[in-house]
Amino acid sequence: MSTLTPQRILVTSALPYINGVKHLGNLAGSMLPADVYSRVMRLLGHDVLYICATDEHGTPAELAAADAGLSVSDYCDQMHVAQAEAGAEFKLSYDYFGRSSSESTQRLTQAFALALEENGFIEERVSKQVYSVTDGRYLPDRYVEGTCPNCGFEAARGDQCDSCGKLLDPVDLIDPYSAVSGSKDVEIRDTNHLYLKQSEMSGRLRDWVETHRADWPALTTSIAMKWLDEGLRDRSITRDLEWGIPVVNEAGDIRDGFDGKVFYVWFDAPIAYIGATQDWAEKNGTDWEPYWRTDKGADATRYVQFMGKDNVAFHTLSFPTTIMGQGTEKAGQPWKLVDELKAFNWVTWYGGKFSTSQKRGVFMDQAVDIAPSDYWRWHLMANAPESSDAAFTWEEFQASVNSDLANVLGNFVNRITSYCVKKFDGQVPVGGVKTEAEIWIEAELSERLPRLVSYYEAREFRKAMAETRAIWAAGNEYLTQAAPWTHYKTDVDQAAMGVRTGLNLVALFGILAQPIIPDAAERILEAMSIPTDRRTWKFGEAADLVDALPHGHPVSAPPVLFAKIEDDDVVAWTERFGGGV
RNA sequence: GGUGGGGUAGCUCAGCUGGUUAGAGCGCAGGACUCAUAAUCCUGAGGUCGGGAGUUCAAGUCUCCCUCCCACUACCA
Repeated sequence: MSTLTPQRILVTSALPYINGVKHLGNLAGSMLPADVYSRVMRLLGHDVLYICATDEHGTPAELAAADAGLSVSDYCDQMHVAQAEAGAEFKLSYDYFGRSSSESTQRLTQAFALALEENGFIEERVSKQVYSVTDGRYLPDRYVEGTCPNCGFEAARGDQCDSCGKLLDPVDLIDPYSAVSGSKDVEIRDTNHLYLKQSEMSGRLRDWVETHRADWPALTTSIAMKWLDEGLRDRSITRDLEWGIPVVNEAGDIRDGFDGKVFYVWFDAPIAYIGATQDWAEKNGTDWEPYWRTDKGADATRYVQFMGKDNVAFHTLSFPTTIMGQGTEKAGQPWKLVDELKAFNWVTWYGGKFSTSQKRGVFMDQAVDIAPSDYWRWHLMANAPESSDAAFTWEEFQASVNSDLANVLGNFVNRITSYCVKKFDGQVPVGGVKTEAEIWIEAELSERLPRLVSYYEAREFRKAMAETRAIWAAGNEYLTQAAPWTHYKTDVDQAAMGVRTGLNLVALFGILAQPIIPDAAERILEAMSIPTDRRTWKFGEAADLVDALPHGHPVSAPPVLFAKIEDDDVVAWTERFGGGV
């Protein structure tokens, strides 16, 4: 059914910020769909490299470290491990989970900046910035607070007033103070920074985005075009911070006047995709160039990015400027641009925002404490925020787990395997003739399996989940039609036909479940004694699929695959996590 | 304020370039079955497609106005 040419595919998901274990919204909008997509592509026979990393620079990291009483470096070490563990608990199949603080990313970032400057895309300028004397640091706009000149709200942030919503400049605030220390000893200072001249890249960016109008989601192109239409402004790519990548000159020394300055986190974070690829290659003794250098094979690589909608501008404009700016007409350092970009909206908490400070929402480490990762993976993918924000509620979570996983899939596996064990000694039985029921299920599979694959290839996750569920449900319907328990009373051979077909469906369902619910899939395939090399998505004719297991092949009935979520659980979780606020 | 995304059955969502009685899952009601995690299968009830106006033989689908939610708005990331 699938006659795809194997392809080299690079998958990245937006880098989770180091500032704490991520909540379900972060997971659902980038890492999880990237993982499911990677798994599907691997099963289809493609050569997939899934790269992710922690994004470790910036002011929040410094502040969080200070809060924790740790050096930034130690804090990042700890949080990187915590995030890696949380990812592992969720069975995220990164080929490499790197760090934006790695040496490779540092080297690349500095080299990219030097090349950009050489090619005329970087310029040094002086700007005004709030400096807190007490804190001994420059403050990003949002870390300056004061009284709103518009409405008089006393805790307005420097970038926007939370009360009246008006956009502000920190210099407009009345009685400004540092949000870090509360100190009023703040002043405006001149500071020099490097600016990325995105404005000069507008034409090329626009042409490039235009070529993807057809294959990128509207959410992606519309955000990119909006920025282009408004006119791209040059963007400062350095900050007055200690923690980050130092700005150097050709000789590798700190650039004149850039003591105490580092690259802006958004300049180096996407470069960490490349740095992490290099680290992966080094660790595995292989080459990174075929993924990133178009002069070394990357033209044949398909690069797919996953991210939340807030990241789209950086991935369609800023980072591409960095990449395009490496190779001008004269000097060519041809780097790979993204081919396909999937952006997600937000998962909301009962329609509102996830909030750490108000303890609203569930974080990855807590989630796996209260329910198996498969449950979350299924629910978040089946309700992926693809066309608009999607509300998470405990009731929906319970409903999709109990109905889809426990009742439709789990019960199917259980009913047919335990019947086989009871009546046919736990062996795939022989005998019987094909009836309308078998013809029907074959037709269902012939229609649904290619459709499922095409949904995955189009990265339409909700539809892929719905199709998967429909295939599982078709198994139950088949059993109703075939009714082997009825035949068993008069014609054991015909009962064997139903059981045999049912068992083959169990194996197929396990194979289909692998990318979404890897743990349960493993248990199913283990119970069915399916060897690893027979678990790929090389679907043949449906007629062969439903009789693929060798006759006499041993199968066992796995213990209950999905324990149901009880109403009491929902009550307890709602209490603990404050749902339904 | 600007820009973009969204407002479709009780709930979560599908509905491509406008075309017969608007779809799915959950939930609900009735029936069937008994192999199974009181599971499964079938049938059914439920919607003036946020509001208004317009274009058209025909609009959930196009245009305009209004309204509500969300995101971004360039120094949070």
